[in-house]
Amino acid sequence: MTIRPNTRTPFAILGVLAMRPMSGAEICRWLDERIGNFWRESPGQLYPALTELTTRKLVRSAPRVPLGARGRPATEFTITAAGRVALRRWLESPVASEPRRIELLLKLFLAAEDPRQSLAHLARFRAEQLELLSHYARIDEELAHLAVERPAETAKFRVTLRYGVRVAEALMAWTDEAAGVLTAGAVAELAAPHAERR
Amino acid sequence: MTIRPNTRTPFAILGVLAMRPMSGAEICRWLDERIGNFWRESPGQLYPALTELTTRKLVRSAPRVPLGARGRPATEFTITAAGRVALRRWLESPVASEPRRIELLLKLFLAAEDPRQSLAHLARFRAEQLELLSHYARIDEELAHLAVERPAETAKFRVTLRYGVRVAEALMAWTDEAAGVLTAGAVAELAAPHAERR
DNA sequence: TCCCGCATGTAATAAGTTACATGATTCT
DNA sequence: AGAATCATGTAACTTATTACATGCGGGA
Repeated sequence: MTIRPNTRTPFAILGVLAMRPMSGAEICRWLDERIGNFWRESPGQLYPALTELTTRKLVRSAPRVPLGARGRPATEFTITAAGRVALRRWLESPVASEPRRIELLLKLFLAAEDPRQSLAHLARFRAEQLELLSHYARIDEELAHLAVERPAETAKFRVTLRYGVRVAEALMAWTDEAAGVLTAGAVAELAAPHAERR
Repeated sequence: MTIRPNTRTPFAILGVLAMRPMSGAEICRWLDERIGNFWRESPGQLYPALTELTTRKLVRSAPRVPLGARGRPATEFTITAAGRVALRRWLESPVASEPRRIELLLKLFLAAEDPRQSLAHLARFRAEQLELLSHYARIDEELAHLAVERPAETAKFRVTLRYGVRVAEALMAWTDEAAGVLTAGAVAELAAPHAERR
């Protein structure tokens, strides 16, 4: 079931369908709403992947009954036994380390001689992290409610949420540190202009 | 100088050439060796971008003199005044927030019912972060030497390095926390099998 | 002369997003 | 019947990597 060597879309789909059968649009929404913080699929990937999975018999499709309230009737996709096997194998396989390309660092590095710009970038970035943290806090509150009735499901949400929180907190701390270093450089520059660019 | 709407390759090139003229291969090596932790370019992007930049007169090219020791003679690219303007404008523009797709979290989330796999993923991930940290520590030592003669250049390296350190440390801490949560779930599962999936 | 080694360039492939086109049902 | 609504499908484009092809100087 190596569809294309490295795309993870089909496995994300299998993973969602392993919980319950869904239509394509439902998978899309489910990802967005539940784990949109770290995984999404666009329709342009999702639907071709679904037909591919169907021809490979890793899922099977059937018109949804009963029909929804309005609109075109949905086709519901259900994971097959073979699909579960493929999913399990993928889940076992080691996580590919993702290449890191961090535009913020590139800009800071290249603009280091002009601290004003760098500080502006840092301020924007810090605000983003702060926003993320409050977003995570809202999710965490919802999780507190869920925890009462479904503790196991809550745990896995919380684990992924904590990842985001830890990273955002670390980045905020880094932002402050970086701003300090860059302004210190600027102060040194004022005291002895161009001294280090001789 | 909007080459393609969103590619940052030409600007990375301009940024490197703003320091000193280089050949394509030198740019590639410079990125790899100096800031490979957060930015790289592949030849398949680099060379087309260089010709594009040349036709737009943001850089100019000339055969390198004197020739290198062996091999095909290099063409040296030099940033133009227009190139510096374009670079400055890009450096000012806000950093695009990058989409987050974190395979590790997807796997943990989907495999949460099977903590053995999740713990294995976490262990591997932790080892990677540890490896990264020791890599960063080595770079930091080199920076300590550089700091004596070129403090300003050292500062910008250190800022980017600290980003990596902070994130890696946060992720290691998260890893331990996550392992705890997932094993706790496994223990609960042992005590009351399937209780929460009713 | 020929081939070694490096610089440069390019074709094939991958993975993904955006925006639009198409279908099929219910509501007015 | 036609409009509204939602699901599905697809074409065009973007960004990037990999692996190979080509060019060109010096040394064996």
